[in-house]
Amino acid sequence: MTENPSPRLFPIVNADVALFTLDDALRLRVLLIQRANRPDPGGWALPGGLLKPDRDDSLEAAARRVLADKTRVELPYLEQVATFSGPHRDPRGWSVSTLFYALLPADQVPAVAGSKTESIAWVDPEAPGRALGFDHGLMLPRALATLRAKVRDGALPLHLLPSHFTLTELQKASEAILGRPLDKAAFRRQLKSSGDLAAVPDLFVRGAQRPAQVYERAAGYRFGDGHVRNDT
Amino acid sequence: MTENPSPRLFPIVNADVALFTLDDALRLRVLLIQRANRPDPGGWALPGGLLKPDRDDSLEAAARRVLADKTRVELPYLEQVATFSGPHRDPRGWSVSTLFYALLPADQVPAVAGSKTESIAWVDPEAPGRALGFDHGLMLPRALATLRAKVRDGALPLHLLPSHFTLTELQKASEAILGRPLDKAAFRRQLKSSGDLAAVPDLFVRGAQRPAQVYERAAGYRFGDGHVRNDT
DNA sequence: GCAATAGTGTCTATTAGACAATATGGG
DNA sequence: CCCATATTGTCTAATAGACACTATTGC
Repeated sequence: MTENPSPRLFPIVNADVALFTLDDALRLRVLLIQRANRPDPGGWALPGGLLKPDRDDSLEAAARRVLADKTRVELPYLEQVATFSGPHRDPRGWSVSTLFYALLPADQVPAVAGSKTESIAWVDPEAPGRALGFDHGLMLPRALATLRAKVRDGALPLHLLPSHFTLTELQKASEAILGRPLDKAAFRRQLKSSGDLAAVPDLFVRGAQRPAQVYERAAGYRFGDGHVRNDT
Repeated sequence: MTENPSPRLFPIVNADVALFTLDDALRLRVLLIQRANRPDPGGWALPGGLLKPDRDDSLEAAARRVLADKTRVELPYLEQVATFSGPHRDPRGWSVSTLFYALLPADQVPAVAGSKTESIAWVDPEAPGRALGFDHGLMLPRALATLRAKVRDGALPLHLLPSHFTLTELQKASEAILGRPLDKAAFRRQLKSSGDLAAVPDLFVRGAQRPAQVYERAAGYRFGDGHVRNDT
């Protein structure tokens, strides 16, 4: 059915990433790039790139490599959303693209910069304000929905914050992701009982008010997929 | 771009399916096949096959085609689980495999048959009793977990049943999937309020007891991913 | 009536949300 | 003291689970 002038025996395989972060006003933002190369030069899209079997050990590794081209910061939290496929979603031919979402701590946003040939933009994921190439207009809502589901399930948006934070900051981050206000008392109850947080003894943020306890991720913080991470 | 890519430069792309159903004793079962072809002939695995860009319009279509090779019945409910990838999971080289799970109504199980060269087996997904080839031993628990999460979220195992059924049958099917008993009253409360079911007027199953109301899927039954299906 | 399963009512423990009250700093 | 924000307490509505009760058939 697909009469492609340069037919491929194998589909194109690539990895795309919806990289989320918080801006100065603690609003949820997602990274778009303005493509420099074919196809669709000048068009806006989620960052992504072809899988390189000789360099990547997995699609997730490919996604991390693509992100590394944009930033030098430590690898963010990254999770698979879904895989998109079809003969027409990429003008080069039959393609398969696995979408990931990733979370970048807000204080590392400045490390993400455009290049001489590629501009970047941090946009509202619910209103990107640009037409996105390929089927990225479908991808972005899926990534956002997956992220929100994880936040509701208690997997935490800790990864959008620096390593140390207050409960109010964490609540603001959660509200930014979910797009709605949360109740302070209920939010704190749930976190306290989750065991995912640890208070840092004798560390407080001071201001013109009662000092706020500083927290960090607990040693055995459990990820959304159930696995435990013990490092940073 | 390379004109004639070898399989080493482009990853192998295929689709695998965990096809679930209920056996006579209403136990959850998953389909395994004994492979006839390379690689791993004679080994047990989930049904799957290479994507054929000239014949498939999507990975999901490829999964349905693979299933159609095993059975002639109507296409079952099918949903993506995740995509597995890496240089070593398939002996032929770097490969990408998108896993789906599917639900086959119990009354259509007889339509699934082995071929002269391929045996089939319906096994307990929690204890397949055989070593599975590739990384299918990792895939199966993921598929089961995804299925169970959907059942808990209220998306229903209706697709394991014939088009008409009683609430007790539906409860037994749910219990088989989740692997634990459910409370009758709570189960019925939740279904009644979900709006996913419609009682069939004046249709009852009779036996040596009070007749059971027959139900069918409601017109606007909502799938797990939120989309509405109005056909069968 | 009796057995067997369908279907309902009710109590309780848990939880999310609303909202009020208290705590503790800076000025 | 006053302000601002942190932190905690409490009330309530909604819900899931346990469990018992009633309903309706075949025999």
